Amino acid sequence: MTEEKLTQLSETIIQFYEKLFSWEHGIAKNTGLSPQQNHTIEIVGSDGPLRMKPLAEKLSVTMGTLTVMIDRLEKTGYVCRQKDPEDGRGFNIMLTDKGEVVHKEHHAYHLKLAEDIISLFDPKEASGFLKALRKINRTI
Amino acid sequence: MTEEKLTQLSETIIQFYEKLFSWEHGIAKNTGLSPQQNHTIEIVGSDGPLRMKPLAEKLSVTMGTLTVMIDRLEKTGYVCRQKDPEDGRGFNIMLTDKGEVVHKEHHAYHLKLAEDIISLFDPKEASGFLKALRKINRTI
DNA sequence: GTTTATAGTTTGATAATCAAACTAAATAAT
DNA sequence: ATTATTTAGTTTGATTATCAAACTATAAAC
Repeated sequence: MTEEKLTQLSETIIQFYEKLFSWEHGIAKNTGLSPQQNHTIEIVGSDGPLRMKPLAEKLSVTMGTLTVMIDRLEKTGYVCRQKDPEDGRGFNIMLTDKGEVVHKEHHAYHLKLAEDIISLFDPKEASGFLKALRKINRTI
Repeated sequence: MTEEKLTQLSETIIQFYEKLFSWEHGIAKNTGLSPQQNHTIEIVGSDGPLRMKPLAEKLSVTMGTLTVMIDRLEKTGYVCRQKDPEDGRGFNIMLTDKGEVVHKEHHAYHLKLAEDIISLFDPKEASGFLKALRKINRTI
């Protein structure tokens, strides 16, 4: 593939990322939670109960930062720390019922977005796109 | 398309976004600039000279926040404010030579990423994916 | 010419972030 | 088995990011 095509793909990916970025911030604005708080709830909700360390990595923040984020989300009732019986040092972060509600709402927005996207394609194209994106996710 | 497929697409898009998010933060870590500062340089570099207001919108921050961000980037020499001769109130934000260097480096990383992605597909698949992503960008 | 709208800044307060020092539990070494 | 080391998370102290609201200066409308 030519250098020109490569540049085009790069620009297109950047643009897609920018659009999702703006979209996420727009959604967050209606929730009363910060984008990072929404992001945290999204990850905990999708990936299930999670330890502090991998959660910090996914959010690209330090453990110290995450501690105060989780403190706040716990105080406001969206997540809870559940002591790990196997390992007295750590615990799992999980959503409370209140957190689940927020997550489900957010998820509904994502489904709507996926619906808007899928409506642009015929079934075969849609399957091809999904397959391609999955392949990309496995390697990057 | 079935509800199940829709969910799969949604999850795949989220995962793609998460991976790009982590990737961007990883890249930023090596630059000495914050992710938002990198993001700003990226946007100014890609979209050319830009007024404060549209730049603030793209970054999803208020004008007040952007003022201090640009103050700092100007003080450290990555961008400059260029007075608009047409309109005495506003000005364009543009990259300095130093800012261009950072942008070009960042761009090289993006090209490398695009290369890694394109190598997963044969030319026809690659074109199909690029076309699909462009179509999505036009509508979301 | 006076009012109104637009572009950006400043201010005051709160929240986010990091690095480094710290606590407590688990694992390894001897 | 006791001690040393690693691992998981927290705290502290300082800096940066962020917002809403008040403010300044220019442009446009009337």
